[in-house]
Amino acid sequence: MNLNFWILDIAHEVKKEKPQILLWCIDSNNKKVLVIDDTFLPYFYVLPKEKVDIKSLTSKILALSTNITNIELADRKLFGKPVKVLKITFRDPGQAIKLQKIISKLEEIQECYEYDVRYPLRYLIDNQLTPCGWHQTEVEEIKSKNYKVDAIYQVKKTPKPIEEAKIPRLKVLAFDIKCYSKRGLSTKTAADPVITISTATNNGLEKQFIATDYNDKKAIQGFAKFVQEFDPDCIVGYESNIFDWLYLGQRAKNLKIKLDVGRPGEPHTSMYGHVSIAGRANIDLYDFAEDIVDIKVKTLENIAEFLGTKIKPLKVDETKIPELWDDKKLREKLLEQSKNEVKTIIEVSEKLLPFAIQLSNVVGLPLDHVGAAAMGFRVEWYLIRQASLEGELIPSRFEKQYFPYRGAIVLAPKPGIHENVAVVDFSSMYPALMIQKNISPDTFVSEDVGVKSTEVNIAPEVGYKFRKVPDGFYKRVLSDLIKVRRKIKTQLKKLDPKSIEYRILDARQQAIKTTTNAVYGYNAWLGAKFYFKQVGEATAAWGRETITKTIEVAKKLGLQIIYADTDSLFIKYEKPKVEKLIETVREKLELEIELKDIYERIFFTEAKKKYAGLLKDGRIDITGFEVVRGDWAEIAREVQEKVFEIILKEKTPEKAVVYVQEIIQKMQANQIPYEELIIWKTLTKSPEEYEIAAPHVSAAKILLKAGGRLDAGDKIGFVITKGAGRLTDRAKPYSMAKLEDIDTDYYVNNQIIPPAHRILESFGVTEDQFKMVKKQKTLFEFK
DNA sequence: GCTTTACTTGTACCT
DNA sequence: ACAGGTACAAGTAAAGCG
Repeated sequence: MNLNFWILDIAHEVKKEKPQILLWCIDSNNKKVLVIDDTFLPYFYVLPKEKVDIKSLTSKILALSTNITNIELADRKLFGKPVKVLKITFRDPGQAIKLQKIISKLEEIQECYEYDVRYPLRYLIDNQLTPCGWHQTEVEEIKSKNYKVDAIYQVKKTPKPIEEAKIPRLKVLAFDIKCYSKRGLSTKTAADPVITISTATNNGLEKQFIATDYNDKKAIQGFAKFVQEFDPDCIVGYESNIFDWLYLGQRAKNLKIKLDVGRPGEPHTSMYGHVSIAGRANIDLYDFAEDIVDIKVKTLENIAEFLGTKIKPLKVDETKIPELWDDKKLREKLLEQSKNEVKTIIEVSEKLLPFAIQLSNVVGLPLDHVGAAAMGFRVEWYLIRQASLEGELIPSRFEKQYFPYRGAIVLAPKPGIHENVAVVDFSSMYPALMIQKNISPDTFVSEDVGVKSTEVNIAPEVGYKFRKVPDGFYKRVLSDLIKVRRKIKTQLKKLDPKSIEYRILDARQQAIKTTTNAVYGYNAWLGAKFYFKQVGEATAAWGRETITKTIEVAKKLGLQIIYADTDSLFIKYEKPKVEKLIETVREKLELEIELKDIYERIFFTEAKKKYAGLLKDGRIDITGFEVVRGDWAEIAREVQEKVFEIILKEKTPEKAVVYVQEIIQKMQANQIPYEELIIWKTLTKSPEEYEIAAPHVSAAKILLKAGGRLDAGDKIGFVITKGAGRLTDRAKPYSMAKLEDIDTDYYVNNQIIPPAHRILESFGVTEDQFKMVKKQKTLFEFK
């Protein structure tokens, strides 16, 4: 029979020494099915040294392991150059690395390739199957009680992808645990009980599994049973990969119970630190929240607020949990909070899952992996897939020395207020240049190779040469990505922005955009398999040339340049001249440049990468300043924002000064809410590792001492309290201080005044003026 | 011995 | 764990001062 199926998850098993691919799928009738293919064997490539006798090498390798089933000569390419390699096919996917190590030791071997491409992903790539995509093949139903699905099929033919944009109806379950702990939680020992496991589903079910006082055995068992009953396709949580699953797993181990939540199977940590659950896509929404740069402190509450969920989560103070639990009257409150939290997680998942699904499908990483994989790995998997299809050998990852190179140009802005300013910028400048100049590892011509200058593009400043023909790897990949995205954008125009189709396609074009834009950076990343520094250097050099030429054109047209950064240009807006500029650039540089914004009024200090502008619609757009920085107290940001508003909308610096004075007075009178005084800073390593003393580090150390759970990457919220000595010694975790403890002088002098003064100093305001009490109406003169 | 300056470390931002 | 370019705070060591 023929089966259409959508791939949710992929795994493999070895049965009686025979590996088989397990595709966990949803069919067109929304049945959960398992599709098994046992015809595919793992393999990798071996590049022999020159002049090595292939026949004798083959028998030599064959003798090394009984695991090897076949060795054959294969034609592949290495940076575009054809090479003959040996394809080593073997039985046990788990032996790949070990096998590679043995073979590498042979003196006839130059190098081994692709031994680190995991077996299930290898299967997907070789057969052009995509996670979160539809496929079709001929299958035969088989009976087995080993898997919890509606049907199990054995493939008769290798599956093929089919065009179908629809996403099956997925059953989603959100969960969250709360633990009883007075001294901090360790996911390694999990000494304290889980007091509640809350769940909510995307079809409105809500269930809580509550410990009987301090015994969580039944709660955990109940939860696992419920997961099996509800049988979700996706399990979502918030920080669930780094906490909830690990803690539950450890509790289950301690209690000697099974945490069977898969189809079937227990959760286990896998690639990129994600927790894998057989047959389901386990997704930690925190991974996707991390990519939202507008949210500075990535709590669930902040994410929910940003995404505009209906339910407003009640903040749970983790340190208060034991108190609430110990008092049976207060337990209800805790349970209510937890229930609220999972309902929020479900709502957040509704907003984030469409993007996750599209990202998975675009880059080719399984849905449960893709969020946990950093940007570099997402791009890499996309490139691996494309390169493999073209017969290109995937370079191995190896350690490289850091070698910084010159990047983009940033002009010093013209400080002050400017009226009527246009911003023009290049659309995807680096990808466009890589395509135009055919910049790629396989088109690179090394110095010792003689070529006619007409055959190559030569990068300015750095002098690297790239062949004009044939099209390089990056040109092919990037043109394809851009073409597909353009097609989606045209389709989008015909759709209702509220429709499901629109949301799916829009999420898809976003996924393509981020991938496209990250290719340049990926290539120059030390960890990249495809690392090729000349490509990055040359692209940046051509970028500098491009913006420089554009500035020249603008100047020749008589346009006044106010600021420029990398691929954007701020100019005094004169419609005909700007139109001419865009046209000239299009013709002469053959690059797309567009009018992005027109500011009615825009303000610059002397600093680069900072400006605040008033748009035609009345919106104020602030870039780079403290307002948009997460490491300033809210009061500081609020004051600066208000100052910008007064300056840009009313053009009355004196009014701004009065406003700042008022805030300072409030601050001194302890009238600013405590929450607005919290400063958040990221801990980039564990506190002991710091070389220097810093406020957020000392606050973190206090938290740790009190039994807090802290990891590198955590945001520390602290306040500066009264007293003598360094700030560092007066920084306290915000949960351990009160408004009365606050050092108001610090907040006035170090938080409120500097950001306000940075703006107002260009109007002649001095720092002292902020602290003057309102004695007379005019404190100073303006021109 | 105190203040000023120069430098280092650390964080977050921009394109 | 995508790149380089940039601003700025806080701590600290060195330099300047009398």
